[in-house]
Amino acid sequence: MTAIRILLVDDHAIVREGYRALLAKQPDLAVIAEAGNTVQAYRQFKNLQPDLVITDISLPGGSGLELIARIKQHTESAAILVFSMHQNPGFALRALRAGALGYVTKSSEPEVLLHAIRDVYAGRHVLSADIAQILALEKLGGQQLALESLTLREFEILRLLVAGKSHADIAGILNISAKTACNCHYLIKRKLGANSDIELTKLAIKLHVLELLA
Amino acid sequence: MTAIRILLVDDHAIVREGYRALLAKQPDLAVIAEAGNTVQAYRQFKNLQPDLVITDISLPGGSGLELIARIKQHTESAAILVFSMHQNPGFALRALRAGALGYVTKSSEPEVLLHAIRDVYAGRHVLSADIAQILALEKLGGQQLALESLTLREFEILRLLVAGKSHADIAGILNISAKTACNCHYLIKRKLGANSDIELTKLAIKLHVLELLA
DNA sequence: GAAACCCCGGGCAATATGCCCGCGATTGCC
DNA sequence: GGCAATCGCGGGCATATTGCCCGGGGTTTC
Repeated sequence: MTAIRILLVDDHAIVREGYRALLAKQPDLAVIAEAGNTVQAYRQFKNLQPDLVITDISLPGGSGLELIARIKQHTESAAILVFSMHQNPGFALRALRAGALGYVTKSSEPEVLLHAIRDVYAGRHVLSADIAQILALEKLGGQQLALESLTLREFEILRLLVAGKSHADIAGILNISAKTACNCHYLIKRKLGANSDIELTKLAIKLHVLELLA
Repeated sequence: MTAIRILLVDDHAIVREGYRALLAKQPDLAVIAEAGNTVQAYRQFKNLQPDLVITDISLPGGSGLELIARIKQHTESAAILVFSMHQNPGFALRALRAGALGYVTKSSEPEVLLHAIRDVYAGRHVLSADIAQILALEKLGGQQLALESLTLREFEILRLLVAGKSHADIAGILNISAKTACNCHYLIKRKLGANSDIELTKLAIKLHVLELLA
């Protein structure tokens, strides 16, 4: 049996070092190349046609998601495993949607990674347990849809809220009672699944309701 | 000459693997122990009295900052090098203030890390170039000052808050009462001049306490 | 005209908050 | 040593805010 030929992509040298050390112990796995950014990575992929690509999400020179898409576009059958430190399920979803077969967080044990490599090579989907759990908890359909479930008024109030206005301010601006603004605030949080104003704010930013500049 | 005896602290097994692989090539450096959380780390430190500790900031079982403080309290002369993925200069500042001698980001080249290890062992301060630059720029920008008025504990709680934790969650994580977390929350808002959690969250993002994905 | 939405706000109990206090442990400074 | 300052911790308490449900009046749509 020939070893699985692997291309490593990660911008942290220390992490690549870790991969090499770990994978060197596996006779059926062979690291044939490494890359620290997307440009290098894509070039290596085209030249070497590895059996499997392990990549991080955050990479200099463009996101890992883009890299995945480009690779899949070039070789539809490419096996890609994402190994990221992000526990954010949004990344996982997007990575899988972009064409990755697996997504494993860096806090996973080495054995999990090794399993994932072999699973992905065999064409099976892999999702680390922590992410799976978070995803499962997140409502079906995701938040983008939730935003659309807001009524116009609610959306308006959300904007004012995240702009820093108090209920009283909003009451004044919209000529309604502060209690209405408060109720609306509550409904918005419920619809978006935010447990606190902090979560609400982060959501608002992620959903591009609020642009943070300056 | 005897080798520098090093204690590695990082919650990612793959990163520890990387360290070991990298440091094994250096005859003057010897990894004598590893830890994946603060409790383990502190115990190892007490038992082994290593010459140098390399640690991450985000660790399960309490922050790396606390670990640094505890270690310094136990052994004033301990040499501690922080090797973190956070480019946030707030972390660097706080780590140095807590007693670390060096702060290097994980995106640094291995040689930088090796140099840092030897510098810190020799009692010299080390700050990676990228952090130094950001720090310098922020000094000019102001505002960062308010953040610095936060105590270590407050900063820690702020991080947890903006990560979406409730007072009860924080109480559990830090082993304090929810009321204390609540009081701290209040003090943080007052110190930073935030009138609401929404403003607090936006501030946290602007001050790079909280990183939002793009 | 009925059903299904909005938007508006009252009501009320449960919680959280703002704010102040004091305790014990450090730390620093004379 | 001793005194002041600071920090982390949390109790107390009045007040404000919240979660949650309600109903009414106004539309649109079938």
